[in-house]
Amino acid sequence: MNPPTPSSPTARQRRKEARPQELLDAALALFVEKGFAATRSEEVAARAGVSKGTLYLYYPSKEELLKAVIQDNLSRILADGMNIAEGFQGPTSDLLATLLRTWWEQVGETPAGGIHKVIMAEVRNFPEIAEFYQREVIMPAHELISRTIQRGVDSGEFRAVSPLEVTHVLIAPLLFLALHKHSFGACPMGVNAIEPARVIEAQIDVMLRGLLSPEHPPL
Amino acid sequence: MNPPTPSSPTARQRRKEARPQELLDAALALFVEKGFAATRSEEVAARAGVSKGTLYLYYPSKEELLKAVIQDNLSRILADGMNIAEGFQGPTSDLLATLLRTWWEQVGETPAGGIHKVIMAEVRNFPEIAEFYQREVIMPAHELISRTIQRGVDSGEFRAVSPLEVTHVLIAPLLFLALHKHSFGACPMGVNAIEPARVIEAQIDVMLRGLLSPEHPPL
Amino acid sequence: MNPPTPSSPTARQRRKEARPQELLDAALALFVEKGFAATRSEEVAARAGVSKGTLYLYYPSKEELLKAVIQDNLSRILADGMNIAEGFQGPTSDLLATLLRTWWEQVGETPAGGIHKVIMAEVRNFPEIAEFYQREVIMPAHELISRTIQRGVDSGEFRAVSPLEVTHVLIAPLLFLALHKHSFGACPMGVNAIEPARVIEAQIDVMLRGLLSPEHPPL
Amino acid sequence: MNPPTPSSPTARQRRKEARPQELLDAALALFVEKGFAATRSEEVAARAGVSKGTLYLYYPSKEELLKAVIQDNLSRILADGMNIAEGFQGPTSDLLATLLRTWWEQVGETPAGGIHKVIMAEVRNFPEIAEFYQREVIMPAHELISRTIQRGVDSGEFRAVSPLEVTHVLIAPLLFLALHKHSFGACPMGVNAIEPARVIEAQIDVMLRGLLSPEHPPL
DNA sequence: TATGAATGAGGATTCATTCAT
DNA sequence: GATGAATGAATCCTCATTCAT
Repeated sequence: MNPPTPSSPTARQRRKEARPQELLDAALALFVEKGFAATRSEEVAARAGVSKGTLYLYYPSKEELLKAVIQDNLSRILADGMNIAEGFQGPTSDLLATLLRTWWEQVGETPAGGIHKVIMAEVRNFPEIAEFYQREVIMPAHELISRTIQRGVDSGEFRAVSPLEVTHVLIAPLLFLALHKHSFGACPMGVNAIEPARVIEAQIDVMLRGLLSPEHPPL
Repeated sequence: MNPPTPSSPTARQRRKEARPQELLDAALALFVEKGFAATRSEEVAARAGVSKGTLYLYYPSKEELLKAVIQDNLSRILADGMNIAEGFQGPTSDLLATLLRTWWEQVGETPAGGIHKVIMAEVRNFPEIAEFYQREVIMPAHELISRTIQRGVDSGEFRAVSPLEVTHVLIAPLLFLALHKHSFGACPMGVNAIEPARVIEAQIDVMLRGLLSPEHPPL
Repeated sequence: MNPPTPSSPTARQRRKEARPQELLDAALALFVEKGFAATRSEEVAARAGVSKGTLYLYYPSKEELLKAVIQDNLSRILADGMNIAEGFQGPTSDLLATLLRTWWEQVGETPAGGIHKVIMAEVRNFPEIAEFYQREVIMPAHELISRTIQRGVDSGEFRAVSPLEVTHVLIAPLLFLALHKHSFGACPMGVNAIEPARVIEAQIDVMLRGLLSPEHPPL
Repeated sequence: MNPPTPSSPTARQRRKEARPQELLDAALALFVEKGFAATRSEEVAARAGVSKGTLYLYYPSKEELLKAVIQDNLSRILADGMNIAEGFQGPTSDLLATLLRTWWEQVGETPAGGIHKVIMAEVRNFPEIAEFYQREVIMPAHELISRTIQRGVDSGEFRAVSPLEVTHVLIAPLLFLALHKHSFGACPMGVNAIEPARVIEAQIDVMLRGLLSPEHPPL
């Protein structure tokens, strides 16, 4: 019998505010599962519990929806990485290990981890998205890792490696793990299942040893 | 009025026998470049120099064409992997380095290197492909690397690492390089260009150091 | 806290009463500019300063809105036509010249001048509109001009022309001018710009000379 | 039992060659009847006896189809007018009368006469078409009439009128007749039916008299 | 009344596939 | 076999209309 007070948003209002995120989540899940091209806009709408038309009320085209999905999931990724590196105290190998482990927890294990697969598959058909992803995700991430490696080299903790190439070597296994999880990993095959946590630990173990200077006390 | 003798096939016959491979090559190139969904069958036919109708004479549907492309490239990939390992003499780190470098030259740099991207993008829409790629390519490749690592551990050259996980860590950067080459690498962006050869050398440098036992004389 | 007195209608009430006309004006402007099919109902509402829903409070469908627009403008057109002819004294050629000039000023140059374009474009999709435009506008207008011509013939001022056909010849250029103004005339092309006033004067000059009897002293 | 000889095109070939014209005719009829926006591409195809897809085999979009319709009907219009004026001997009033009568027979009475209505209704939504029609149809037609009037003025047959404005006055009734024929004229009303031939004769009669110089012997 | 979020039928366009030649 | 004209299901997107607030 209580009419909604002005301060308590009605069900409709609540839905309206939640719509964009619901649509982004639905789109992310479907794009990752079926690929961008193979996902029909109506499916996205249906998964978000609305009709086709409603989707277009919030995003003017499927391509813009993809961009919004990227941006939505991006802000988290970047912010997390920056925060960790910012003012970290202790050995660089610890920072690097923490960055890798955290990325996996915050991105690799969440649906956002599937975005790279989607982009990789479509990037040549959507130059604008390529440019956007490159600028907003890839470059900042590389910068972060590169600088961290340089820090280790500067402090004498690491050998005098080339930060640029080593960055690729460090990032690749993680990204690959994420790609795998959303492609082969999502197929019901049981065999050869990758256990990401163990792979990451192996990577940290091998790579940090490979980076440390000989004079440096072993881990 | 001279009928072609059976021993000298006419140009037409030679063409006819070459057709399937020409179609598979055209399809591979286009699927890698634009993705499966975004590639029109007419484009495939045109690139193979035949008409739309002819394509359907050889493959009953675009989906079957995709499967044939994958199967076709599977054999190449497999053969390459096997040839390399066959009866290698010398330290395991040399074998491992050779395996990685050779894979990149023989597969990564050829059109076959793009097939992984296509498969990754489409496995979830074609479960049977997942199954046979897993069985025919991934498993044998892992076996090869795993056994090599084990050999290094057994001989005391490597630390007592877990071959299974380290295999992933070693393979990932190479496969990732191949994925990158056919996605972002093919976009005209200039910045952040990866130089595969240098990344591979960095990987070999860091990883082998990380694998070698402390007692082992440094490289 | 002062409730509005009944004698002084609030702004809202005034607005409310003005609504239908505001909507009709907005619709006329847009229908003339973009055509019926290409005009979205939301645009009409926006131009009238209300929301989409409000439009449907006053008119049950876009089609009904079109009918209302036409009916609304019919009365204006009609009234104008009648006022002009009322009790004119002097030579028929002066009356005719005045009728033509005044029609252009009162109708051709006002938004109502665009209605003919809309009707012309849509009559075949709305037969009932054809019927009442014919009955309410075309017929009275023809009657007026026809009778005027007949008056000139009867008085010996004009040659013994057929009023029916000459009426068409007299009306066509004016209506055509109005059609042009809202179609090509509204396109930014600069070239071939028509100057209505000069065309009308040329028409009056040529036509009246063509109508006058030889015995009649030249203008 | 007779297989088609190579020199006699097969039914299929004959159809293929006839397709574009069949589609243009169907499109013209429907655009004139219902308007461009209100005509569905599928209707055009159906009227030409083909499927939706086939239409797009010949014209890449509905807008391009409209352009093709204009161009197809244009060539006739312009060619006819030019041929008549070219090397005409005799009084200018005869030439003018012939031009007007011929235009009505060749254009006004054919489906092509409806094009102006379609263009007029849509011109503000398709600037490219406006420009095209202006350049290809309107300008040449005006030029033709203008020059003819000037010829009459130069020879002393006509009074010293302004060719530009008089051109409008001469063209308007014809064009208006065509507009009428495809709008009100196509609605089943019986009443007030215009008889174009008689209107044209009245126009020629009135206008030429209005143009002739006083010194000139009456027609 | 007035609003504007939501709907879903409708329309333009694409493209895998068929089949007469 | 080979061709390419024809098809029509599928898909993106629009917009008239409804209705809960």
